[in-house]
Amino acid sequence: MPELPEVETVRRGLLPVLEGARLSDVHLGRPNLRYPFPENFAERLNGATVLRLERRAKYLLFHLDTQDIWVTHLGMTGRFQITGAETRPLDASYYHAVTTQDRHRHVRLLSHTANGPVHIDYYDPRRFGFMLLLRPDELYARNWWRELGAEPLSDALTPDYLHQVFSPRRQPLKTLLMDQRLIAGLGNIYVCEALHLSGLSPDRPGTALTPADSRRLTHAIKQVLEAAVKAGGSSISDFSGTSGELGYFQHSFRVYGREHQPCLTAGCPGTIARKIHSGRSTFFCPLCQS
DNA sequence: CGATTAACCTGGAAGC
DNA sequence: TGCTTCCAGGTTAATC
Repeated sequence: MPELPEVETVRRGLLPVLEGARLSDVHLGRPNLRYPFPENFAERLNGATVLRLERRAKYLLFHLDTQDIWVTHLGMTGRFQITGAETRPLDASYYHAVTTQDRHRHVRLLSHTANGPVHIDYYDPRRFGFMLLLRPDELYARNWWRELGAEPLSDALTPDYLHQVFSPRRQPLKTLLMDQRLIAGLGNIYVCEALHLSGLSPDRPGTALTPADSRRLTHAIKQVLEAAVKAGGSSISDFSGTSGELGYFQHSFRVYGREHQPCLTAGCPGTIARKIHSGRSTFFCPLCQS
C-alpha cells in the first residue's frame, strides 16, 4: 500500500488526534507483526504524550514526552483507523474474531485529545509492517535509519545529488530508484510514474544518466509526489486514510496498472508494457521512454 | 561487490 | 460453485 504520499496522508490524518494527546489502554492483538513488538510496548506507551509526528521516507515517527520514539512502518497493508470511543474492544476473542477486519486489528489504543478520547486502531492483514520504540540515540545507531537516502520532497534531492549517486552504478534506473539508500520514499508505483513522466527507460543504466536526464528525473519525482500528496495518496485495493477516506491519485496514474492500454504522452502512439525488474512489475512505454 | 530470487503473510481476482 | 494460480503499495536474507 504505502509509499511516501500514502504515509504522509496517514501522518496528516493522525495529527489532530495524536499531537499533544495522552495515550492509554494500549492493547495488542498478537505478539508480533513483521517483528515482535518491543518489550513492554503497551506499558511504555500508556500515559505517554505525543509531542510531534514526523515522517521520514516511509517511516512514521511519533515523538513521546518519555524520550521514546514510536516508529511505525506500514509495510504493504498497514493502516491506521480513527474511530469513536464506543467501538468493540480488542480482547482475547481475537483469534476467533467474527469479521475479517477484526482479525487484522493488531493494535488498539485510546488517545485523549482536547476534544475527548478516540480509539486509534492499527490494521495490517499481511503483517509486513512493524513498530519499534527507540530512544533517539538507538534510532540513529540503526543502519537502516542512518543509510536512508535523500528525502525526495526536501532540498536534499537535487539533480546533482541524483547524478552523483546514480552515474557510478550500472543497475537500471528502476532498481536504483527503488533503493531506499539512494532515494528514500519511492515505491513501485511512483517510480514507474516518475520514469514515464521524465521519458526515461526503466532499463537505462545509471551510468548512462546525463546531467540533463538527472534534471528531468528529479523534477518528475517531485512533481508526481507532490501531486499524489495533494490527492491524499493512491487508493488501490485496501489503502485508505485514517478516517476511511480514499485517496484519488490512482485516477492520475499514467502507466501503473495500465498494461496494454494506450500511452498518455501527447502524440505518442505507444502501448504501455509490463516487465519485471528484481521481482517487481514495471509499467512503461517502450516508445517514448528511452 | 553486483544482481536476481525467495521469503515473510493474507486476500482478492482471474482462469479453469 | 469450487479449486488453482497469479498478483499485490515493502524489506531483507540467502544465493548465484
